[in-house]
Amino acid sequence: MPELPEVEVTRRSFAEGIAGATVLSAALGKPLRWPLGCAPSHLAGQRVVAVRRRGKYLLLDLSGGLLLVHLGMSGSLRFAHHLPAPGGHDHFDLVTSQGVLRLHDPRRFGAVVFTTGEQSPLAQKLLGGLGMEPLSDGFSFDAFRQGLRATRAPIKQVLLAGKVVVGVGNIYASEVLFLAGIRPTVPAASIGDARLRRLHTAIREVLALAVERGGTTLKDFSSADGNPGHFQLEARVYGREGVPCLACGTPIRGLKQGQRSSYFCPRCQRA
DNA sequence: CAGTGGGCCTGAGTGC
DNA sequence: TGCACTCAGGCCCACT
Repeated sequence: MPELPEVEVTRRSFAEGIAGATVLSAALGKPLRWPLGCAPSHLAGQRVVAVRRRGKYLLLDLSGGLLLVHLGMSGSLRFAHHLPAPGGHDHFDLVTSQGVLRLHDPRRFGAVVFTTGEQSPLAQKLLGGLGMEPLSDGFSFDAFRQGLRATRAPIKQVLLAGKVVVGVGNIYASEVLFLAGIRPTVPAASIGDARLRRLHTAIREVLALAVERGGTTLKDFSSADGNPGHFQLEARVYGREGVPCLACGTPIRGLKQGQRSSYFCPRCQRA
């Protein structure tokens, strides 16, 4: 479900509320993608220092380690003083002195992992290979171009892989390529500077706007305080196969790249 | 080593 | 109404 904006909006919706809280207990439901990595009781007594984000991972800095949370395809978090008894798809509860943080995840591609810290082998395995943060100053045009020049793969797959830049999921990948006039199948290394600049700008602007709107193009997102996304960012190409392009009227085309669907306008995205 | 495809899991939607 | 099938917003890992 979540791409970078949804994860960031989720983070903002509970980071202040949980900061400074003491963990009272933790409870697991069905197995998630990976084991927690410690007994749930090990979390009790630890203080929640801060909540950060890296790519689509949420990083809860605890006084005794780091709790990594990933929402996978279908995960969502709620944070509230009182939550009802866990339902069938609620698979992790972190009960704190300031409220309960609950992971709801029907498909269970999500994960909650405790490690000793960001430098631990496990944290490095999960976070070490991640690319640049698209909303940070480090995401310069030059660094972006350098990253794309170093691969032979099609641009869509390079964006999704997250090794050059993180947070661009399957929907936003199609959208930013449309805005930049780039066909998803072209080799990343072959894109000229003019289009590359448009792509760099589109990534920053689209993601920043989505975060700012508290929302998303997604259908069923709500943040940890229960507020829904605003649906301000309607998809221009994603999911619109056969529908006339909003810019030129040409029917949008769909295709599969690496088991994932891509959409593009054959006229607006010629190269 | 870079690049590709399989698989994890459940629910919603479609076609017969 | 029921069944079989396809597809879905992510990402690790085995394989080529």
